[in-house]
Amino acid sequence: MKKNAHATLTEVARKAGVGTTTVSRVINGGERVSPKTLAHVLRVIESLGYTPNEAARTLKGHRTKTIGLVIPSIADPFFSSCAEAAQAVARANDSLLIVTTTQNDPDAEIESIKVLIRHRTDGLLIAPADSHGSALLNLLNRIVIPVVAIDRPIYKSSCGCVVADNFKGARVGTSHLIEHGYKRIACLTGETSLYTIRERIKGYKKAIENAGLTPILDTSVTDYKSAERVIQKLLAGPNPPDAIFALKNSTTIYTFEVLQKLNVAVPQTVALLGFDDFELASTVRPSISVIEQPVENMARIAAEQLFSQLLDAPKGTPHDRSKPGEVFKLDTRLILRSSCGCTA
Amino acid sequence: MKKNAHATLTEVARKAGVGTTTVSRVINGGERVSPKTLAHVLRVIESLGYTPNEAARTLKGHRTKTIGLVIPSIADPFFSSCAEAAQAVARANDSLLIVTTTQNDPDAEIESIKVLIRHRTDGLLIAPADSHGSALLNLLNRIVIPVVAIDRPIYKSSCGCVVADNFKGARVGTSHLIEHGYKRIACLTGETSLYTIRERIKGYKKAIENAGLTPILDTSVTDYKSAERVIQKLLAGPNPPDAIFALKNSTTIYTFEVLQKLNVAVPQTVALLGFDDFELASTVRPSISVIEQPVENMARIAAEQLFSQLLDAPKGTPHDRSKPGEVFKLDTRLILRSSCGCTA
DNA sequence: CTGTTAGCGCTTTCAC
DNA sequence: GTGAAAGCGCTAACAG
Repeated sequence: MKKNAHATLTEVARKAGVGTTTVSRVINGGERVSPKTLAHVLRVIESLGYTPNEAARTLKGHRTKTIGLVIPSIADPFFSSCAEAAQAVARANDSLLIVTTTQNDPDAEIESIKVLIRHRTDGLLIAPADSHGSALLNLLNRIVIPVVAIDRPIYKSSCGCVVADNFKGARVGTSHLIEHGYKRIACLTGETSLYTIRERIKGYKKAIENAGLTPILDTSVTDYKSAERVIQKLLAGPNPPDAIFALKNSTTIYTFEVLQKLNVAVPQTVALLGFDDFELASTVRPSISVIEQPVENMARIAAEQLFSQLLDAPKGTPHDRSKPGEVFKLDTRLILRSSCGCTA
Repeated sequence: MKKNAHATLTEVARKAGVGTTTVSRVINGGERVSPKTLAHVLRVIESLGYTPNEAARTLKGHRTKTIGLVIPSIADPFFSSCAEAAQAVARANDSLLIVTTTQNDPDAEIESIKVLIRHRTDGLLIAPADSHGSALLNLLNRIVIPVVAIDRPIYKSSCGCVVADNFKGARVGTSHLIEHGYKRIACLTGETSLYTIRERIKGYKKAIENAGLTPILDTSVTDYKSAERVIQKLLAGPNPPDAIFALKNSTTIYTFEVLQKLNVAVPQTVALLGFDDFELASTVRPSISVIEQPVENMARIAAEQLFSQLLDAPKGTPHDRSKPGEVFKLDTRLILRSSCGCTA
C-alpha cells in the first residue's frame, strides 16, 4: 500500500474487496449499489481519506468544473467585487473560479488565457485590456469554449458581453453639472486606451456640446503627481474650471486630495463629480457625488450567461461560435452627494 | 478528424507524421528533436491551435501547478491584497492561484479545502476561520500536501504560519494613546472568535493594565448601527472615553463616521486610533492614525514558504508532515496621523 | 534523434 | 447489483 499519497479509487476498491465500478458508483451518488455495499465502501473511503481526482475525471471528457476570470488586477475594488460576484455564481454552479490578472497588458492577457486553456476551464470571463486587439481576437476565434466579455467588449468577436452604459452615465453626469450652472467643466482622466474611458469621454463631450460649452479635457492624469500638476495649471490659467469631472475612481480621489491640499473650496470654488463609487465617498467632507456602476450585477450576469451557454451545450459538444452572444448594457446611477453642489 | 474540440497530442502527431513522443518533446522544450522536425511539429501545433491538456499531465503524477488560497472574502481589501501578492509568487513559480472564500464560516472552509484537494492543488494557503477548529485540524492532518496558514495560525497543526504581531501592535498603539495623556481609552470591536482580534484585545489590555488604567472594552460592534449605539452609550455615560481604539478596519470607519455625525471633535474631544491601514485614512479629516500590517509581505512570505516546501519534496514524494513548519510573526508599524492627537 | 508501449485515476459500456 | 476491460491525453522508459 502506497502510504502518504493521495489514495486512489483502485486502492479503495481493493481494500473494500469490490470492483472499481462499484466505488465509482458510490462516489457518484450511490445509485444501483446495495445499501450494505454502499455503507462498507463509504467506510473504506473515509478510513483512507480518499478524495476523487478531478484530473482523471476531466480526462474522460467531462467538464473541469472551473471557469476562468481574467481581470487587470485583483486588488482593484471594482474587480475584486467582480471576482466575488462571479465566484458566487460559480459556486452555485458547482464550479471553481480561477482568477488571473493582466495589469491591462495585452501580452499578459494572452498568456493568462493560454494558461487557463491549458487547465481546460469550461469557460472564460474576460475584461479585455484592448477591445480592439487582434491578437486577442485571433486567440478567441480558435478557442472552443464559451467566452463572455465583462466591463469592456471585444469588437468583432462573437462572444457576448456585459458592460455598463459608460456613455450615458458620463453624459447624464455632465448634464447634471451643467444644470448646476457650471460653465467650465474640466474632464480629467488617464488610460485612454480603455473602452470604458473612451466611452465616458464621448459622453462628456456630447453633453458639453449639447449645452454649447467648451470641453476642457486632460488625459494625462495617472497618479497624484500628475493630478496635482494638471489641476494647478488649470486653476492658474485664464479661465479656471468651476467644476471637475473625474473619469475614474483613482482620478477622483487624487483630484479630491489635490483640491483639499490647495485649499480649494468644494463645491463653492470648484465642484467635483466622479465616475465609479468608492467606499468612503460619502464619508469624506464634502461627500463626493459619483456615477455608480452596477458592478455586482455585471459580474453576476456575465457569469450566468457563461453558465447558461455551458449548460446549453449537450455534454461533449464544443461551444457553438456561430451565433453571436448576447450584449448587455447596464444602466449606471447618479448618486448625488455634496461635491457637485447638491447638498453644499 | 474530430472538429471543434480541443486538439490532442495524438492528433498533432498523426498530422505531423511523427510519434507522440516527439510531439511531447516539442511541447516540453524541444530537446533532442532535430531542428527540422521541431519546426514542422511547431507548425502543425499552430495550425491545429493545440494546447496541452494539464489534466493529462497531472495524471502522470506531475504537479498540477496550482495552489489554493482560502480566505474569508475576496472583496475585503486586506485579503484582496493578500491574493494579489500570493498570485505574484505563484506566477513566478509558474503556477496558478485558485482562490476560494469562506465568509469565516468553518463549514464553508472545510468544503473549500475539499474542493481544492479534489482538484489536486499542489499546496494550500489558508486564513483559518477558527484557529482552534478540530474539524479543520482533522482534515489537515490527513492532507498530503503542504499547507501554510496566513494571518491566523492553526493550533496544534504542524503547518507553518505567517501572521502579524497583533498583540505587540495593539500594545504599542494603546501605549501611544496613553503617552498622549488619554486616561479613558475605549476599545471597540466585533468578531471576537478570530485569532487576530483576540490578540489585539490582549495587547490593548496589557498596555492599559501596565499604565494602571481601566479597560473599556465593547465587542459588539459589527456594523454602523451597532457602532452608533455603543458610542452614544459610552459618550452619554458618567465617564465618557477620551480616546477610542478600533480593532479592525471597518470598525475604525464606522467609528469615524459616527463621531463625525455626532459632531464630536477628533482628536480634541475623543481621539481615534485604528488597527489596519486603509486607502483614504490619510485623506479624511482629521487623517486617521493606524497600526499598519505588512499585508503584502505576509502573503508573499507565506506563498514563498509553500513553494519552498513544494520544491524541497523530490518529485512524487508526499509532503513530510513530521517536522512542523516555520512560524513567522511580522512586525506592524504605527502610522501617526492626526486623529490620535499627533498633528491636530 | 525518433517511435512503441505501458500506464496515471477514473468513467463507462457491456456482460454476468 | 456488480465487475472486467477499454480508453481519455499525456509522459517516460526502453528500444532502435
